[in-house]
Amino acid sequence: MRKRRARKQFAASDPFAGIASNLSRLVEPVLLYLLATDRAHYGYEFMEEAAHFAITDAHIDAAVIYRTLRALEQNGFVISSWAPGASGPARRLYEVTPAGLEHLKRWAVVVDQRGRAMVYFAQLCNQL
Amino acid sequence: MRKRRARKQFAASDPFAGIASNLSRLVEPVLLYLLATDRAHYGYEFMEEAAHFAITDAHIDAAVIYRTLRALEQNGFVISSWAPGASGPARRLYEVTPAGLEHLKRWAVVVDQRGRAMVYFAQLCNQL
DNA sequence: ACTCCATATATGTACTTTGCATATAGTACC
DNA sequence: GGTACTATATGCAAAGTACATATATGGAGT
Repeated sequence: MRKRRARKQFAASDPFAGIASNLSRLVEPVLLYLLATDRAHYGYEFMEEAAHFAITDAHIDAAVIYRTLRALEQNGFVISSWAPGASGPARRLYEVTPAGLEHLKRWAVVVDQRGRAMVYFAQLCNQL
Repeated sequence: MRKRRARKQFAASDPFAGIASNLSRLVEPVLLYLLATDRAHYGYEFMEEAAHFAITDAHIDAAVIYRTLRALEQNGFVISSWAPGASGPARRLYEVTPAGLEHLKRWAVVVDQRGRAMVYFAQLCNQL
Protein backbone atom coordinates (compact mmCIF):
# COMPACT_ATOMS: atom_id res chain seq x y z
CA MET A 1 0.00 0.00 0.00
CA ARG A 2 1.44 3.31 -1.11
CA LYS A 3 1.59 5.99 1.51
CA ARG A 4 -0.21 9.22 0.59
CA ARG A 5 2.56 11.74 0.74
CA ALA A 6 1.94 15.34 1.69
CA ARG A 7 3.88 17.07 -1.01
CA LYS A 8 5.68 20.27 -0.18
CA GLN A 9 3.52 23.20 -1.17
CA PHE A 10 5.30 26.35 -2.21
CA ALA A 11 4.31 29.31 -4.39
CA ALA A 12 1.65 30.83 -2.21
CA SER A 13 2.97 29.77 1.18
CA ASP A 14 6.73 30.37 0.93
CA PRO A 15 7.24 32.57 -2.10
CA PHE A 16 11.00 32.21 -2.13
CA ALA A 17 11.05 28.45 -1.94
CA GLY A 18 10.48 27.83 -5.62
CA ILE A 19 13.68 29.60 -6.54
CA ALA A 20 15.37 26.54 -7.98
CA SER A 21 12.71 26.04 -10.60
CA ASN A 22 12.15 29.72 -11.31
CA LEU A 23 15.87 30.18 -11.72
CA SER A 24 15.76 28.62 -15.15
CA ARG A 25 13.89 31.51 -16.67
CA LEU A 26 14.31 34.22 -14.07
CA VAL A 27 10.97 35.62 -15.11
CA GLU A 28 10.10 36.73 -11.62
CA PRO A 29 13.17 38.93 -10.95
CA VAL A 30 13.15 40.33 -14.47
CA LEU A 31 9.53 41.43 -14.11
CA LEU A 32 10.28 43.01 -10.75
CA TYR A 33 13.30 44.77 -12.19
CA LEU A 34 11.41 46.11 -15.20
CA LEU A 35 8.72 47.39 -12.88
CA ALA A 36 11.20 48.91 -10.46
CA THR A 37 12.98 50.76 -13.26
CA ASP A 38 9.80 51.97 -14.96
CA ARG A 39 10.55 50.07 -18.14
CA ALA A 40 7.30 48.18 -18.15
CA HIS A 41 4.08 48.50 -16.22
CA TYR A 42 1.66 45.92 -17.55
CA GLY A 43 1.65 42.43 -19.00
CA TYR A 44 1.72 43.14 -22.70
CA GLU A 45 4.56 45.62 -22.28
CA PHE A 46 6.60 43.08 -20.33
CA MET A 47 6.48 40.66 -23.23
CA GLU A 48 8.32 43.11 -25.46
CA GLU A 49 10.75 44.42 -22.84
CA ALA A 50 11.68 41.03 -21.44
CA ALA A 51 12.78 39.92 -24.88
CA HIS A 52 15.66 42.41 -24.72
CA PHE A 53 17.09 40.67 -21.67
CA ALA A 54 19.70 38.10 -22.55
CA ILE A 55 19.17 36.65 -19.10
CA THR A 56 15.92 35.11 -20.20
CA ASP A 57 15.36 33.09 -23.29
CA ALA A 58 14.42 34.94 -26.46
CA HIS A 59 10.71 34.47 -25.99
CA ILE A 60 8.71 34.33 -22.80
CA ASP A 61 5.19 33.10 -23.25
CA ALA A 62 2.38 35.52 -22.42
CA ALA A 63 0.79 32.96 -20.12
CA VAL A 64 3.95 32.82 -18.02
CA ILE A 65 4.02 36.62 -17.75
CA TYR A 66 0.42 36.95 -16.65
CA ARG A 67 0.53 34.06 -14.24
CA THR A 68 3.82 35.21 -12.73
CA LEU A 69 2.41 38.71 -12.22
CA ARG A 70 -0.62 37.24 -10.47
CA ALA A 71 1.61 35.12 -8.25
CA LEU A 72 3.71 38.18 -7.38
CA GLU A 73 0.56 40.04 -6.44
CA GLN A 74 -0.70 37.18 -4.28
CA ASN A 75 2.59 37.32 -2.42
CA GLY A 76 2.33 41.07 -1.93
CA PHE A 77 5.31 41.93 -4.12
CA VAL A 78 3.27 43.99 -6.58
CA ILE A 79 -0.12 45.73 -6.63
CA SER A 80 -2.30 46.11 -9.69
CA SER A 81 -4.89 48.59 -10.81
CA TRP A 82 -6.86 49.06 -14.01
CA ALA A 83 -6.17 51.87 -16.41
CA PRO A 84 -7.52 52.63 -19.90
CA GLY A 85 -5.22 51.65 -22.74
CA ALA A 86 -3.72 54.29 -25.01
CA SER A 87 -5.62 52.71 -27.86
CA GLY A 88 -7.27 49.42 -27.20
CA PRO A 89 -8.53 47.52 -24.19
CA ALA A 90 -7.82 48.42 -20.58
CA ARG A 91 -4.51 47.54 -19.00
CA ARG A 92 -3.77 46.11 -15.61
CA LEU A 93 -1.00 48.35 -14.31
CA TYR A 94 1.44 47.03 -11.75
CA GLU A 95 3.49 48.72 -9.05
CA VAL A 96 6.24 47.20 -6.94
CA THR A 97 5.76 47.19 -3.20
CA PRO A 98 8.59 47.63 -0.66
CA ALA A 99 8.33 43.89 -0.05
CA GLY A 100 8.74 43.40 -3.77
CA LEU A 101 11.94 45.43 -3.82
CA GLU A 102 13.29 43.38 -0.93
CA HIS A 103 12.36 40.24 -2.81
CA LEU A 104 14.27 41.50 -5.84
CA LYS A 105 17.30 42.19 -3.65
CA ARG A 106 17.22 38.62 -2.38
CA TRP A 107 16.93 37.41 -5.95
CA ALA A 108 19.94 39.50 -6.91
CA VAL A 109 22.12 37.75 -4.34
CA VAL A 110 21.13 34.32 -5.61
CA VAL A 111 21.45 35.28 -9.27
CA ASP A 112 24.89 36.74 -8.64
CA GLN A 113 26.14 33.64 -6.83
CA ARG A 114 24.82 31.26 -9.42
CA GLY A 115 26.00 33.45 -12.25
CA ARG A 116 29.54 33.48 -10.91
CA ALA A 117 29.44 29.73 -10.37
CA MET A 118 28.32 29.27 -13.96
CA VAL A 119 31.07 31.48 -15.37
CA TYR A 120 33.59 29.59 -13.27
CA PHE A 121 32.23 26.27 -14.41
CA ALA A 122 32.47 27.32 -18.05
CA GLN A 123 36.08 28.28 -17.42
CA LEU A 124 36.78 24.82 -15.99
CA CYS A 125 35.21 23.24 -19.06
CA ASN A 126 37.41 25.26 -21.38
CA GLN A 127 40.51 24.00 -19.57
CA LEU A 128 39.80 20.42 -20.59
CA MET B 1 -13.77 20.41 -31.03
CA ARG B 2 -10.25 20.92 -29.74
CA LYS B 3 -7.50 20.32 -32.22
CA ARG B 4 -4.99 17.64 -31.29
CA ARG B 5 -1.75 19.53 -31.26
CA ALA B 6 1.52 17.91 -32.26
CA ARG B 7 3.67 19.00 -29.36
CA LYS B 8 7.34 19.66 -29.95
CA GLN B 9 9.34 16.61 -28.99
CA PHE B 10 12.84 17.15 -27.77
CA ALA B 11 15.20 15.09 -25.64
CA ALA B 12 15.75 12.17 -27.95
CA SER B 13 15.43 13.97 -31.28
CA ASP B 14 17.35 17.22 -30.73
CA PRO B 15 19.44 16.73 -27.62
CA PHE B 16 20.40 20.36 -27.32
CA ALA B 17 16.90 21.73 -27.59
CA GLY B 18 15.97 21.15 -23.98
CA ILE B 19 18.62 23.55 -22.79
CA ALA B 20 16.21 26.05 -21.33
CA SER B 21 14.72 23.60 -18.90
CA ASN B 22 17.95 21.79 -18.10
CA LEU B 23 19.65 25.09 -17.48
CA SER B 24 17.99 25.40 -14.13
CA ARG B 25 19.99 22.60 -12.62
CA LEU B 26 22.78 22.14 -15.12
CA VAL B 27 22.84 18.49 -14.25
CA GLU B 28 23.75 17.44 -17.76
CA PRO B 29 26.95 19.50 -18.15
CA VAL B 30 28.04 18.79 -14.58
CA LEU B 31 27.75 15.05 -15.15
CA LEU B 32 29.69 15.33 -18.41
CA TYR B 33 32.36 17.41 -16.70
CA LEU B 34 32.73 15.01 -13.78
CA LEU B 35 33.06 12.16 -16.25
CA ALA B 36 35.54 14.02 -18.43
CA THR B 37 37.75 14.83 -15.45
CA ASP B 38 37.59 11.34 -13.97
CA ARG B 39 35.94 12.56 -10.80
CA ALA B 40 32.99 10.23 -11.09
CA HIS B 41 32.21 7.23 -13.22
CA TYR B 42 28.85 5.88 -12.15
CA GLY B 43 25.54 7.11 -10.79
CA TYR B 44 26.04 6.68 -7.10
CA GLU B 45 29.40 8.40 -7.23
CA PHE B 46 27.92 11.36 -9.10
CA MET B 47 25.48 11.99 -6.29
CA GLU B 48 28.32 12.64 -3.87
CA GLU B 49 30.56 14.56 -6.26
CA ALA B 50 27.84 16.76 -7.69
CA ALA B 51 27.02 17.98 -4.19
CA HIS B 52 30.42 19.72 -4.09
CA PHE B 53 29.49 21.83 -7.10
CA ALA B 54 27.99 25.15 -6.09
CA ILE B 55 26.64 25.44 -9.60
CA THR B 56 23.88 23.02 -8.82
CA ASP B 57 21.71 23.05 -5.77
CA ALA B 58 23.02 21.30 -2.70
CA HIS B 59 21.24 18.06 -3.42
CA ILE B 60 20.50 16.45 -6.75
CA ASP B 61 18.03 13.64 -6.58
CA ALA B 62 19.25 10.19 -7.53
CA ALA B 63 16.40 9.81 -9.97
CA VAL B 64 17.55 12.89 -11.87
CA ILE B 65 21.11 11.55 -12.04
CA TYR B 66 20.13 8.15 -13.38
CA ARG B 67 17.60 9.48 -15.86
CA THR B 68 20.00 12.15 -17.12
CA LEU B 69 22.73 9.55 -17.62
CA ARG B 70 20.33 7.39 -19.61
CA ALA B 71 19.32 10.36 -21.76
CA LEU B 72 22.97 11.21 -22.37
CA GLU B 73 23.59 7.65 -23.45
CA GLN B 74 20.61 7.65 -25.80
CA ASN B 75 22.05 10.74 -27.43
CA GLY B 76 25.46 9.12 -27.81
CA PHE B 77 27.25 11.44 -25.40
CA VAL B 78 28.25 8.67 -23.01
CA ILE B 79 28.60 4.90 -23.17
CA SER B 80 27.96 2.58 -20.26
CA SER B 81 29.24 -0.81 -19.24
CA TRP B 82 28.73 -2.98 -16.21
CA ALA B 83 31.47 -3.53 -13.68
CA PRO B 84 31.50 -5.30 -10.33
CA GLY B 85 31.27 -2.97 -7.32
CA ALA B 86 34.16 -2.76 -4.87
CA SER B 87 31.81 -4.06 -2.24
CA GLY B 88 28.17 -4.26 -3.12
CA PRO B 89 26.09 -4.53 -6.27
CA ALA B 90 27.42 -4.01 -9.77
CA ARG B 91 27.94 -0.53 -11.11
CA ARG B 92 27.08 0.89 -14.47
CA LEU B 93 30.27 2.68 -15.49
CA TYR B 94 30.09 5.59 -17.90
CA GLU B 95 32.58 7.00 -20.38
CA VAL B 96 32.32 10.23 -22.36
CA THR B 97 32.34 9.97 -26.12
CA PRO B 98 33.94 12.54 -28.43
CA ALA B 99 30.41 13.74 -29.19
CA GLY B 100 29.89 14.12 -25.45
CA LEU B 101 32.95 16.31 -25.12
CA GLU B 102 31.70 18.48 -27.97
CA HIS B 103 28.35 18.67 -26.28
CA LEU B 104 30.05 19.82 -23.08
CA LYS B 105 31.91 22.51 -25.03
CA ARG B 106 28.64 23.79 -26.42
CA TRP B 107 27.19 23.77 -22.94
CA ALA B 108 30.18 25.77 -21.69
CA VAL B 109 29.47 28.55 -24.16
CA VAL B 110 25.84 28.80 -23.11
CA VAL B 111 26.62 28.56 -19.41
CA ASP B 112 29.24 31.27 -19.74
CA GLN B 113 26.90 33.63 -21.58
CA ARG B 114 24.03 33.12 -19.22
CA GLY B 115 26.31 33.29 -16.20
CA ARG B 116 27.66 36.65 -17.31
CA ALA B 117 24.16 37.91 -18.04
CA MET B 118 23.10 36.86 -14.54
CA VAL B 119 26.04 38.58 -12.85
CA TYR B 120 25.31 41.69 -14.89
CA PHE B 121 21.65 41.56 -14.00
CA ALA B 122 22.47 41.24 -10.29
CA GLN B 123 24.69 44.28 -10.66
CA LEU B 124 21.82 46.24 -12.20
CA CYS B 125 19.59 45.22 -9.32
CA ASN B 126 22.11 46.44 -6.77
CA GLN B 127 22.16 49.83 -8.44
CA LEU B 128 18.50 50.43 -7.65
C1' DA C 1 -21.58 48.58 -41.08
C1' DC C 2 -18.24 45.12 -41.64
C1' DT C 3 -13.77 42.96 -41.75
C1' DC C 4 -9.12 42.82 -40.37
C1' DC C 5 -5.46 43.73 -37.27
C1' DA C 6 -2.89 45.20 -33.16
C1' DT C 7 -3.51 45.51 -28.44
C1' DA C 8 -4.60 43.40 -23.98
C1' DT C 9 -5.83 40.02 -20.38
C1' DA C 10 -7.06 35.47 -18.99
C1' DT C 11 -7.44 30.52 -18.80
C1' DG C 12 -7.87 25.39 -20.31
C1' DT C 13 -5.08 21.66 -20.86
C1' DA C 14 -1.59 18.46 -22.43
C1' DC C 15 3.09 17.90 -21.95
C1' DT C 16 7.71 18.04 -19.47
C1' DT C 17 10.41 17.99 -15.61
C1' DT C 18 11.20 17.17 -10.86
C1' DG C 19 10.98 15.19 -6.13
C1' DC C 20 9.74 11.72 -3.16
C1' DA C 21 8.82 7.09 -2.43
C1' DT C 22 9.41 2.57 -3.41
C1' DA C 23 11.35 -1.80 -5.48
C1' DT C 24 15.13 -4.75 -6.06
C1' DA C 25 19.45 -6.70 -5.11
C1' DG C 26 24.53 -7.58 -3.85
C1' DT C 27 28.00 -7.49 -0.04
C1' DA C 28 29.46 -7.20 4.78
C1' DC C 29 29.05 -7.61 9.54
C1' DC C 30 26.89 -9.32 13.69
C1' DG D 1 18.21 -14.00 9.92
C1' DG D 2 18.58 -8.99 10.49
C1' DT D 3 20.57 -4.62 9.61
C1' DA D 4 23.25 -1.33 7.03
C1' DC D 5 25.50 0.44 3.14
C1' DT D 6 25.94 0.39 -1.68
C1' DA D 7 23.80 0.66 -6.26
C1' DT D 8 20.39 1.04 -10.01
C1' DA D 9 15.79 1.69 -11.53
C1' DT D 10 11.06 3.19 -11.80
C1' DG D 11 6.06 4.72 -10.44
C1' DC D 12 3.59 8.60 -9.63
C1' DA D 13 1.91 13.12 -8.29
C1' DA D 14 3.20 17.99 -7.93
C1' DA D 15 5.01 21.87 -10.17
C1' DG D 16 6.14 24.33 -14.17
C1' DT D 17 5.73 25.29 -19.18
C1' DA D 18 3.91 25.73 -24.04
C1' DC D 19 0.39 26.16 -27.07
C1' DA D 20 -4.18 27.06 -28.03
C1' DT D 21 -8.19 29.36 -27.24
C1' DA D 22 -11.60 32.87 -25.45
C1' DT D 23 -12.86 37.49 -24.90
C1' DA D 24 -12.82 42.35 -25.80
C1' DT D 25 -11.38 47.37 -27.19
C1' DG D 26 -10.20 50.52 -30.78
C1' DG D 27 -8.25 51.99 -35.21
C1' DA D 28 -7.69 51.57 -40.35
C1' DG D 29 -9.53 50.28 -44.56
C1' DT D 30 -13.43 48.99 -47.64
